[in-house]
Amino acid sequence: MERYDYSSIEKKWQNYWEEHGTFKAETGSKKPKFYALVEFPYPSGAGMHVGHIKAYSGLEVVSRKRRLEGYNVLFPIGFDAYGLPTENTAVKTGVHPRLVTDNNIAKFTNQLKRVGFSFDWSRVIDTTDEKYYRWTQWIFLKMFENGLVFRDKTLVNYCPSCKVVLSNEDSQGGKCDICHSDIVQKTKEVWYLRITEYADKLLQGLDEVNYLPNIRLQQENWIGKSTGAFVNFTVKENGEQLRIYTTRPDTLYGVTFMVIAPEHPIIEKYRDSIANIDALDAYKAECAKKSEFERTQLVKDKTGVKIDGLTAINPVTEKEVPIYISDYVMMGYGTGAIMAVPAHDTRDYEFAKKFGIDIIEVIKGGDISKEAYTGDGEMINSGSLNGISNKKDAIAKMLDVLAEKGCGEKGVQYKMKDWAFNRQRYWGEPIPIVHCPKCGMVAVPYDELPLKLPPVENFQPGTDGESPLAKIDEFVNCKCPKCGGDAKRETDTMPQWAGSSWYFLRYCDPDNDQAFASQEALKYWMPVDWYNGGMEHVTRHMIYSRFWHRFLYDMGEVPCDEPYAKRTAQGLVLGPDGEKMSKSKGNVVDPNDVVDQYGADVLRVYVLFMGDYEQAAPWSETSMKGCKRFLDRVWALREKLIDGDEYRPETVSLMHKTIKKVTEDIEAMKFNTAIAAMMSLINEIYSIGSINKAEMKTLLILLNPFAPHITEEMYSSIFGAILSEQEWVKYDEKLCIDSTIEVAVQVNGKIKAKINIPAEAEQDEVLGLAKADGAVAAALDGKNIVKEIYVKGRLVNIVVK
RNA sequence: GCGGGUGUGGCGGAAUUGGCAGACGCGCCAGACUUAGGAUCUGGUGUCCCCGACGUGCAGGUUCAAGUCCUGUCACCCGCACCA
Repeated sequence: MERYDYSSIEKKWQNYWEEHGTFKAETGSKKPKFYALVEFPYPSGAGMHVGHIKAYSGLEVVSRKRRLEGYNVLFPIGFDAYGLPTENTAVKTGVHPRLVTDNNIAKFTNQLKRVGFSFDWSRVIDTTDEKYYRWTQWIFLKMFENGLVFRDKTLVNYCPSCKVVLSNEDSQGGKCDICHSDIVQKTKEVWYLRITEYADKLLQGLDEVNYLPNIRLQQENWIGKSTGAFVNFTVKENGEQLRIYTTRPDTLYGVTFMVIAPEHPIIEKYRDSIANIDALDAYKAECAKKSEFERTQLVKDKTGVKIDGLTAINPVTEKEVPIYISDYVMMGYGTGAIMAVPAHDTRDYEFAKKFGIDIIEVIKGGDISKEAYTGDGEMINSGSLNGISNKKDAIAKMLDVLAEKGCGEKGVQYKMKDWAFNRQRYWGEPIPIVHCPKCGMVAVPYDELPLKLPPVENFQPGTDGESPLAKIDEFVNCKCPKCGGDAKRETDTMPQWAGSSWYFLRYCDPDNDQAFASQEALKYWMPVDWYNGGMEHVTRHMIYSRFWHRFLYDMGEVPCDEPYAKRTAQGLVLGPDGEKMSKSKGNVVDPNDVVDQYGADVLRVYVLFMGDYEQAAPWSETSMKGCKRFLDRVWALREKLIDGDEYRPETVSLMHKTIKKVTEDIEAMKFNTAIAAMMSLINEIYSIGSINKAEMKTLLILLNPFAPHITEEMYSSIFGAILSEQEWVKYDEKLCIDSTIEVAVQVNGKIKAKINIPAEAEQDEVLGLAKADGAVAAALDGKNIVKEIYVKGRLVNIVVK
C-alpha cells in the first residue's frame, strides 16, 4: 500500500477548499451563527513560530466542528501591521515600512495557508490599509467629538531608545515594552483617551461575560477600583485645603503626619512661605533623577523632607500635624497627598520610625512597638468611634462624622489611568486633528477621511521626540477646516493598539466603504462568541478594545455592550530547551519546516496534543513523531477496512464513548485528551484487526477538525463524498456503557481483586460475587465484617476487624 | 510585599471532582521482519528488600476510601508593585 504523500494531498485539499469557498461565512444565513475570533498576528520579519499555530489551532478545531454541527461560522484572520518593529527594520535596512509590511504579510499568509486553517480568506483585513484605518480615524473623531480625547502636559513614560511616549500599559516594570530600555519620566504635551471614564462600565461588564477566572481577575486588578474617602486637611498658615484620599478613614484619629508627592503643586504655590525651600528643591531634583527601577525596586529605605512652614490640622482631632514630602507618595494616584497613620500602615510606620514621629494606636489587636497592625479590631483613642469592633462599622461612622463637619466624603479611585494615545513615529495612523491658531484643535471633517499617511523618504524619528511627519511641510501645512485660515496638522500617530481595538467589528463587513460595518452585519454576527488569545493581551488589548466597543455601543453604533461573550487563553509553546522561544536564544521552531518534514496534520495534532492547552509546554520533535505514527496508523486502516453499516457489537460502546469524549473535550479545550481518546480507539481497532465502514466514517469525522487533510482524502476515496459537507457524529449515552464491567474489590481499602460483573448488578449481587473471589475470601477469613461499601460501577470496599 | 497558579514515573501529561494513581504519547528494554534501520510490527516498562510493601513537593488531620477535602510548610512560575 502506498505511503501517505502529505505534501501533494495537503495542497490538493487546500486548493479544493479555496476554490469551493468551503469556509466562507455568510452574513444573514438562516443557520445559527458562530463567531470564533483569534488574535490577528503582528506580521514581523521573523515570520510565525509554532506558538502562533497553537494559538490558532484551538478555535480552528472548534470552528471546524461547529460547521459540521450545522453552524454558519465566521472564523476570520487579518494583520495588525502598524507598529514599531516594522519601522525599526525600515530605519535599519532603508526599505520602506509599506514594503516591509507587505513582504511580512505575504510570508505570514503563506505559512498560515500551509497549515490548512479554515479561515475565511475573503475577509482578510490589514490595519495599515487606508480603507481600514479610515475607520480607525473615524472612531477616534467620534471620541474627540464626545470629549473622550484630550491633550495634557504631564509626566509621561518616555523611551529614549524608541523615542516615543508610552502608555502605562506599555511601560510596565519601568521597561519599554518594545525594546526593553529603561523608561524615563518626561514632561510633554500628549494625547490621551479618557478610558477612566469607562472604568466602572469595564468593571461591571465583566459580570455579563464568560472569561476564564484568572483573565477576569487580572482585568479587575488592572482597573483597580478602591473605595475610601476624600478628606480635607486645613493648612494652618494659610487656610489652604489639602485634600487626601484614604481607604482607611476609620484610622483618622491615628494620623500623626502627612505626606505629599514631591511634585505636589502646593509647594510651588507657597514657596515663599516655606523656610527650607532649598532642601525641598534639592530633594525633588534627586527624585526626578531616580530611574523607575530605583523608585520601585529599592523601596526598603524611606526618604523625605519635612516642610518647614506648612502645618496641617487634623479635621477630627483639631490637632496639628507636620507635612513631609516623600517619593513614596505618587502624584499619579489619588490626590498626590496622604494622611499618614503609622500605627496601621506599613509604609507610614517605616517612615515614622525613621523620622522619629509619634505612633498612635487606634485599633487593638497588634503590637505597634514592633510593627504596623493592619488587621481588624476594636477602636481605641478615637473619640466617638471608640468601642466599635470592626472596620466596616468604623468607616461608616467616620464617614458620618466627616459629613457632619463638612470636611470629607466617600470616594472611589482607580489604578487605571487615562490612555496615552500617541506615538512620535511614522508607521501608524495619523491623528486626524488640525491645530488652528484661531480655532484651536479642529477635527478633520469625516468626508476627508482617510487622512492618509504621506509617503516619505526619511522616516527616522526626530531627536527631540518629534514625529518624522513634522518634517514634511506639505503634510503639516494646511487650512483650518473651520475658518479656512492657515493651520498645522497634528504630526503624532496613533499607538499600535488602535487598529486592534475594533478589528473584530470590521470582520463582520470588511469591504464596506459607507461605514465601519453595516448594522445588518453587526446585528447578525456580534458579539464574538468565543475569543482565544494570549494572557499577555488580557490587560492591554482586551481592556482597550472593550473600551472602544462600549463607547460605540453608547453611540448606538454597535448592537451589544460587550464585544466578547467568552474569552480563553492558550499557554506558550516553549523551545526544546524549556525556555521561551526567542530569536536571540535560537530556539525558535518554524512551522514551515515542520510542514515540510512531517506535514500540516502532524503539526496541528501535535500542538494540541503536547499538553494542557492552557499551560506552557516545551517543543519536542521526538514527541511529535508519536503524532506522525498515529496519523500513519490511521492511513494504514484502509487495509483493514471491511463492509458494515453499523458499529459491530464489539465496538459499539467504544465508538459511543469516543464520540462523547471527543465532543465534550473539544468544548472544554481539552484537546490533548480528545486526541488520546482517538489514539485509544485506533489501538483497539488494531487489536480487533479490522474496521468497518460505519466505524471508519465516525473516526474520520471525529479526527477531521484536528487533521483535516488526511481525513478529507480518506473520506473521499472511501465514501466518494466531501467530509467538510458531512454532519458531526452523535452518541447515545445509553450505549456508552459496557454490558459487563470490571470493579475493584478492596478489603480495608487495599485492592485484593478485580471482578467482572454485569453493569446492572445491585449491591447484594456484587458483594456476593466479590466474596466468592479466592483472594478476597482469603483476606476475609477469620475476620468480622464491619461495613460493606459498593460504589456503583467502580469498586467494592469491605471493612473488617 | 500583594494577587493568581503549579508541584504526579526518565520526559510531556491523564485521573469521570472523594472511589482501581500513572490514560495517551515520548523515551527505554526485549523480540520479530530486515543487507541495513534514526522504518515498521509485537510484548514489557512507577519504586523497592518483587507471594509483599511503598508511592502524587514536605509534615500532620478528616474518611471505609485522599493526587483530590482541612491545617501548617517548602519550592518554582506568572501578573501587579510604595495604589494610600
